[in-house]
Amino acid sequence: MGAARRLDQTLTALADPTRRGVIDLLRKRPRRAGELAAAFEMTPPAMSRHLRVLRQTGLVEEEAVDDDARVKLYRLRPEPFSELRAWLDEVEAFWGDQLDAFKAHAERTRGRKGP
Amino acid sequence: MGAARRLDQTLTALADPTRRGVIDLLRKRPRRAGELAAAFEMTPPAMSRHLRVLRQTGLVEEEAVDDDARVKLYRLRPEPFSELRAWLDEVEAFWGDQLDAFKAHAERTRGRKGP
DNA sequence: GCAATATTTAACGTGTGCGTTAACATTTCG
DNA sequence: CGAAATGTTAACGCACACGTTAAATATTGC
Repeated sequence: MGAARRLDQTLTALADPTRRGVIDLLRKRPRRAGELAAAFEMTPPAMSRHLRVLRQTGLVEEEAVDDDARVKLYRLRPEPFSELRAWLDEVEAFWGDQLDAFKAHAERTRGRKGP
Repeated sequence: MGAARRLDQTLTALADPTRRGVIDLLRKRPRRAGELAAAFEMTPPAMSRHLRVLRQTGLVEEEAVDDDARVKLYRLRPEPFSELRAWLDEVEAFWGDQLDAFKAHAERTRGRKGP
């Protein structure tokens, strides 16, 4: 049950295009909050809330920078992606389990829906 | 560009717990709309809208039943899941690209992703 | 033809998510 | 010290997603 809750948070976080864009950016290298706000032409508060969502879901974490305590670098964390992949594996196991039924369906619909 | 839009639709669809529950049910076998509505203690119109979302995203498809034209069976479609997996692969490639930085970081946080 | 069944569409209320501006820490450095 | 810089909360507005009830559309069967 707790796992489902986390998966829910993860998918809700990933459903937003901005947050997914942030993840695609962080894929290359860690970034600062202001950097990300500018990248999406968004005010700092708006990006701050997105980062909070991503942080609470565990999709990103913040790292302090030693030479300036005002700045935090955000980077990706692997765990939520692994959990999502695990669920995806379960779902896709469907096409292994029900391969027969699938074939049977293909046979029933052969030539009926074609041109 | 179209691919990103589809991924957006897919993740938005999967973010809803009811729709994800529907998918988990359809994983076992195809179901009728009313069957699904009852399974989630929900009125038929509510489930009908969920099914429309899933249909538009291509996550499910409907099949007619030959002995009763009022009934439609819903079943899973693989394509959107494959696209989601593809994106997940891209993101997770991050931990391949930046393995050095990740190892250094994993040492601090005791990361648990096997080789 | 007509009542019953299965599902979808229409209209509506309500909550919530996302963006903005304003105000609040905290840190840097002239 | 005090002004600028970086980032986060607080308060507000708005659009949209999700559920309900009521009405509409097919289709079955007596």
